[in-house]
Amino acid sequence: MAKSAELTPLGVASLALLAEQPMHPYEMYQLLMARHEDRLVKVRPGTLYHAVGRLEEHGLVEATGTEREGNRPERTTYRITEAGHAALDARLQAMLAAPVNEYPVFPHAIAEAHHLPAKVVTGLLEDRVVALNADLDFLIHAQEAVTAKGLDRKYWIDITYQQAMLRTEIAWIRGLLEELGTGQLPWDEPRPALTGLSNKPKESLGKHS
Amino acid sequence: MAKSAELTPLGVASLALLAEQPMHPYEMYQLLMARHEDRLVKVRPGTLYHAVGRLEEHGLVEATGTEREGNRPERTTYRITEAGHAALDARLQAMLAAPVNEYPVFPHAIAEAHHLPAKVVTGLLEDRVVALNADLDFLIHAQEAVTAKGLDRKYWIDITYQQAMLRTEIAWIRGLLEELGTGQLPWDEPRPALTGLSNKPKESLGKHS
DNA sequence: CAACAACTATTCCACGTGGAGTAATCAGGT
DNA sequence: ACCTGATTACTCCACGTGGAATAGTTGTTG
Repeated sequence: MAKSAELTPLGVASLALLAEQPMHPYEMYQLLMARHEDRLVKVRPGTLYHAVGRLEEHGLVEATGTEREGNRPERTTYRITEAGHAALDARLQAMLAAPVNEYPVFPHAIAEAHHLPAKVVTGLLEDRVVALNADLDFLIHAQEAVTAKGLDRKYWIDITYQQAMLRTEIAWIRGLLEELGTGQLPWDEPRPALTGLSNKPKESLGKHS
Repeated sequence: MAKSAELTPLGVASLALLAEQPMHPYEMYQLLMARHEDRLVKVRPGTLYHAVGRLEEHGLVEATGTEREGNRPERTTYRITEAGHAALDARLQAMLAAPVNEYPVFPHAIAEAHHLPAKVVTGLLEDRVVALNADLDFLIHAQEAVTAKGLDRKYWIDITYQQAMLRTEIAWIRGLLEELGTGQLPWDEPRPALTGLSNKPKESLGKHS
């Protein structure tokens, strides 16, 4: 059972699959792809085998046997254990309840954007808006497809979440572009020296993880 | 110069600092902390030294010398090179223009939330809303502090971005809670068999990275 | 003025990830 | 009947990260 070490995203996805049915790793891979879950979790064949191996080491899943078909490499089938069910539930609850800073790159990029001239920044942001709109269109089509199939809504609420977030990002960037265009947000002054240490200590408060 | 390998976030942050002034790694660490940049980039002392070492290997920075004070361990000061300036600009442009899927855990969590009973989910989401509101308050205070100091706005646009995203997430969760509360979004039916492979091939379109 | 905590400044190791590599088998065309 | 390319099913290695460990030095409190 080792010294814990938190369930990785792919670990959660694997456990969730095995909670439905026993499987061998490659079948998990196929299912994840067929369900387009690779839009939510990073799935790489190599990583998947490692992930399942780790689950086994921690006693969250166990091998039920290894059969082989023809001369193919043998496939090991796994099933979830009681401890596995418990770990999955616990991890899901934590993921839902506690927001964690995952350090997305875009905020960092705009925070450092002042290193570049305004003209360049506006061009790049226009490109981004185009790409984001394409993503949004894709999600809208996905929603149409899934409603058309009559699939129960609780299985795709994540699509509506991602749409909402995307729309907000697009709107925010459009606002910024507007302000840059009208010169309302000045850009071209040089950096004021080096906003250094030693001035304001300030409260070091609230940041999770 | 090696086989490229993309500039990591901490690499970007380090380069950006050295673009202002030559420094030794620990000074970078202090500056990043003093400016609260650890809210945008993951900063860990150990990782920072590795990051700077890699920058040096790639010729993006170079050591200007190693002085020591008293009996302290000696400090190596670095400065950015021409190649470093170029790499920084290129990376910043890519980060601004191209959205990439970074697989945040919350969408994954809500996509798997149907493994848990509705009662539990609502409780957890209420907790999350509380935490998100605390984060939002923090950002609002940060904005007040920084406007009060008269710091030029282009240095803190990321704060307004993060506020917008946070507000959207909170609003979306509140909407979901509403629907769960009124029973408008049904939850307690069992999973329909196993939405398996073999049905719809469908276009495998648009997903970046 | 002694003890102890916090800071300064860095090194080291274990772990997870991603990408490439391997090797067989099956499907489809010519 | 043969070649090509996709699919099945995994293994392996290099890299980046996080956390702990180290060790001297300055500041604080009783």
